[in-house]
Amino acid sequence: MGITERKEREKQEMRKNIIDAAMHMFMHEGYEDASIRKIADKIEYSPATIYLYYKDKDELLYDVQAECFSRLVEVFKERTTAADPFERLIQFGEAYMDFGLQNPQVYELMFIMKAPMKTVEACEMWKNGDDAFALLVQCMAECMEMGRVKFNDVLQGVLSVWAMSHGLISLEVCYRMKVMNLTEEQVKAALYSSLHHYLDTIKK
Amino acid sequence: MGITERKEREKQEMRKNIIDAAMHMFMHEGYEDASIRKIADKIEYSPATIYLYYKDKDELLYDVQAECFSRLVEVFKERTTAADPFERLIQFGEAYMDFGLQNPQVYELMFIMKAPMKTVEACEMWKNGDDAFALLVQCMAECMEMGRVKFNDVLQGVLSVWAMSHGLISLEVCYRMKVMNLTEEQVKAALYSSLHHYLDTIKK
DNA sequence: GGAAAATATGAACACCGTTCAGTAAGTTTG
DNA sequence: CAAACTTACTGAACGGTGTTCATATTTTCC
Repeated sequence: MGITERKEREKQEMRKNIIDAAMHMFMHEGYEDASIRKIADKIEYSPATIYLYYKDKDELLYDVQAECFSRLVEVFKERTTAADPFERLIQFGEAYMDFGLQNPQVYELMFIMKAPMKTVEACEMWKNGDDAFALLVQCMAECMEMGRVKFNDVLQGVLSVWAMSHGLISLEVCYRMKVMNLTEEQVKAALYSSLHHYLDTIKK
Repeated sequence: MGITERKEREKQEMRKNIIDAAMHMFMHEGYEDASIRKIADKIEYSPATIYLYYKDKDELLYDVQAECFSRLVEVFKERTTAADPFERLIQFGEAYMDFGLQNPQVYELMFIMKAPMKTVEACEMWKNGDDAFALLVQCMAECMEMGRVKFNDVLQGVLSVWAMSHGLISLEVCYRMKVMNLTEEQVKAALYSSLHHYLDTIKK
């Protein structure tokens, strides 16, 4: 019987509906306006209905985060195409920084907000970030195999590159670059030049 | 006449009262419980009273943030005592990371939350962070004068060290280290070892 | 067709930040 | 000292939030 299958499909479509509405609000109105009530409004359902598909708001945000990560993975796959692994590592850094600076709200949901992480139990893997992370690990592993990078440990290398990129992006996204008293263009220039300077110092 | 002075003093004491209560909630209950209502409860005043001393919650959080920064400056002054400027730079990094990992809620208020920054107008300096930042700038400048560091520009050096430290701390504080599937001890070890590895790569 | 199950919702609860009319206390003046 | 004025404070309300639940509607099954 195809009824249970159709029901399941409809359930998934409804979840997709909810996620799309939430995603749209995140990108265009800002995450502070992405309340359950407004999301419900946008898809023309009652707020209570959302709770038939999600346990709570955190779980919904976790799914929106998943959608964001699949976009990041797309961007990575499009832009990290260099044959040389270290060149590719640079492409990773540039793509990541562009992505973060161009979609600050989305970046926050992915890497800064605590809400979506509350659904990830203690000692459990953070599945959403796994694919993007794996791509970077792969690239770093190749860099190390070919001795292109000053690291002894793949995980340490990945963490370092990620931390530097994330540090630069998040200082900007969270308005902390204000302490440096620069114009918006100077800030952007400083961020990119610091990233490249870093990548240069780890090159072997 | 001393009455207006006493009034002013009382006003400042009240603000200090409010900040202390908020600070205590931030550190011990978590910032989600630090609502205006609960802060008012703790100092035994009506919520409305707080609005006689602060325009809104953001402004209050900005002052709490200031208090946090004066503590960080204290820690910096206590711990960055080495004669050699590069040794001192390492001490800065260690002190900063210890501070962040030991006071995650406070760290968030200082470097991650947007709320307290909303009171800092566009194109205006972020005064709260200025002193701590100046200390690091001073140290980096000395490192460069003595040719101890692989940077051509003081600001670039400061930004890089700050971004790396902040990146490492905030990935942990925002639960993103979960993607690496490590135990809590392994995480701590990875953070500190990545920081030291980085400081080593910029050493000249 | 009617029972059972799935789906949707209006109304309510307990919070939140914030405002404002009104009250109580303190200060100044006649 | 008493009246007038100023300051400090608050209770109650407004509009918002996430969430729950009894009720109503629709769909499925026998």
